[in-house]
Amino acid sequence: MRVSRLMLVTLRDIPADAEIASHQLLLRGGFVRRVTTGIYAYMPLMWKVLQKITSIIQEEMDAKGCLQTLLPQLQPSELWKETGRWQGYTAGEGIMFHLKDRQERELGLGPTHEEVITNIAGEILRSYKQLPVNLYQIQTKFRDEIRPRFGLMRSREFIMKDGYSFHTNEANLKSTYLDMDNAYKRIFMRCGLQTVAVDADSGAIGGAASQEFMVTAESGEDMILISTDKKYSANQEKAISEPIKAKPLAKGEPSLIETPKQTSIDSLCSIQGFDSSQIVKVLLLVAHLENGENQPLLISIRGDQELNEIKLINVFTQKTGKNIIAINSITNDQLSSQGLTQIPFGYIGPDLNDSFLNGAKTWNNKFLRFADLTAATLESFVCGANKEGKHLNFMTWKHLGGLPEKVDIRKAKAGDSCIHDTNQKLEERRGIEVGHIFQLGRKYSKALNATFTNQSGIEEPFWMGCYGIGVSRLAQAAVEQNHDESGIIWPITIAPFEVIVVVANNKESIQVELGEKIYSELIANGIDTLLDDRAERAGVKFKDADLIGIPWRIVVGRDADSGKVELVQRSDRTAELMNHASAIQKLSKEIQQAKDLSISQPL
RNA sequence: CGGGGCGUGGCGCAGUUUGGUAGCGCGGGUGCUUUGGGAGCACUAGGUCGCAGGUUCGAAUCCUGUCGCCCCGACCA
Repeated sequence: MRVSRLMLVTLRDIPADAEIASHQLLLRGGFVRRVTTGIYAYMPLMWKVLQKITSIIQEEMDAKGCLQTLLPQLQPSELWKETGRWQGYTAGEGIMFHLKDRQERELGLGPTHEEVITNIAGEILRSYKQLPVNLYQIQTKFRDEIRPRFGLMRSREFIMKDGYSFHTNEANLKSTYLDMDNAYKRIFMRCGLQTVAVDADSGAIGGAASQEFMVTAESGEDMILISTDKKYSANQEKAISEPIKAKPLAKGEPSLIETPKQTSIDSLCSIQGFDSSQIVKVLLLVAHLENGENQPLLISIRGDQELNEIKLINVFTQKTGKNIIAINSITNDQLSSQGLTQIPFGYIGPDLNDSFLNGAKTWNNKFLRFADLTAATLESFVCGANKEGKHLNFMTWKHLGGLPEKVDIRKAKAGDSCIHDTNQKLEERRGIEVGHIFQLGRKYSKALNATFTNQSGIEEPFWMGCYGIGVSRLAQAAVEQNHDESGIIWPITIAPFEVIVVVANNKESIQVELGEKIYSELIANGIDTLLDDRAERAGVKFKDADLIGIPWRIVVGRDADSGKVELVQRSDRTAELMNHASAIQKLSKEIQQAKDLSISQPL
């Protein structure tokens, strides 16, 4: 390709609405154009990158015997109602774009494809003899994100590879899951990305085990925790740990203490001389359920710990069998609108009486009470007295009328000891989630009645797995991990072009001729080459080549009359003056080696 | 959804406080010079100042409404 024909428009100024480096560089290099919030056009250079990523994914999927398909983006609400996800995905802060057609039929724009694929699989796969099957597609997905941001990182329309596997039993699912784990590691490595695999919450997709693949980067939206020995790594949403030990409270009889205006853990500690681990704090929340109920929650947790809302939601669903759409903390405004009396926030104790909720308009009138293990295991502690300006000292669960249900709903954090080895500490990193694999189990096959006949002639639902890669997000994550002050440094395997031939002065016919010759020879050697033939000054071409991040550059300039060119590597700027034939030879060799390495490298 | 900020040629911005009918840099076009790290000079095209009302002799500027975009937050009071 010739740069003069490439529709390349680069920007010198940083676009005002881009925050992180990768987003700025993709805009400046003309890779993407924003069409509206969270919706982008992929320009030709970007499309080439996406195609290269796609090919790598296809090669690795095909190597594992997967089958590629293309499923519809528009999906009928009926299927989603069968799995019970229509409500959750459309109501409240649901992320599914949905609409009605001219016949008033409800349709959703697919944010994911479990329903469609399971339904089809259920119709086609009748016998255990047809299993296992592993299907995938590379498709545009739609999610009406609460807050789209950072360009392709969290957009509302994006490209995703999603795969779904069907099995006769759990063991077979697990073996495919390991296969996919392996394939995913190869894919990310071949794309030139450094990733960490972490234990993850399976969220709205559901299912048992799940693992995320994170590109480590400062701008990542996820917090991940990694043990010092690297044996344990998890998304903070999921992470478990051994909390630091509480400082024991001195012995004493339960007593009321005056704590005027000490409504926060901090002020209570600094004025009364307590350690935050000696306090039980109480959070008042209300869970909005899929079935329309509003369930008030009273959560007790140790003062130095934080609530992990994801864990809470999971515990809730597990204990009640009901699904939560949203959880909010309770405010005095909400109490008023429920027709309830105000309560002294900052002084709430774990024994706040259910009678407090009597007469609530739309809330259930009984608290669901949970105590995090950190609070539950305290022998003696300080807590609110449910009276303005008063706390209770030397309190025990017995004095409070008993212990609520003990659960782990605490946020693990950096500095905590690990469960697998208490000598190991957790460290914090930020990550960009580029892949996620799940053992779904039989959730969807049961809901959609997708069954096969087993060896004994009995019908049973499939065991399923599901495997996703954010293709467009991965492309931007690659930029986030590979750039410098001058621009992008694409890993060669996914670079839009492998080499750019820059003719320094296109008025010098010797340079032009040599440039053209090298250009055609590189193409003949199967190298993806760009020729900068524009009537621009050399400086402009160098700046653009750096910005768009082509890994290799051949400069045809002042030494062209002696057949010499400069071979420059984008990543470290190393330059070498050499005969043009040797440059071509060296490039062919280097590029082939880089590709071979990415394919053959052991994990 | 809550809070904050911003909408002025393709891009980045000034002008708004104190109303007088729009300006700078980059980019585009033409010509001359220049030619290895975003060139210089000259000429030139391009904006009903997001949109709709209102106030006023007069509105980018003041008022009201509306739309769009960006950032932060949506758990410890």
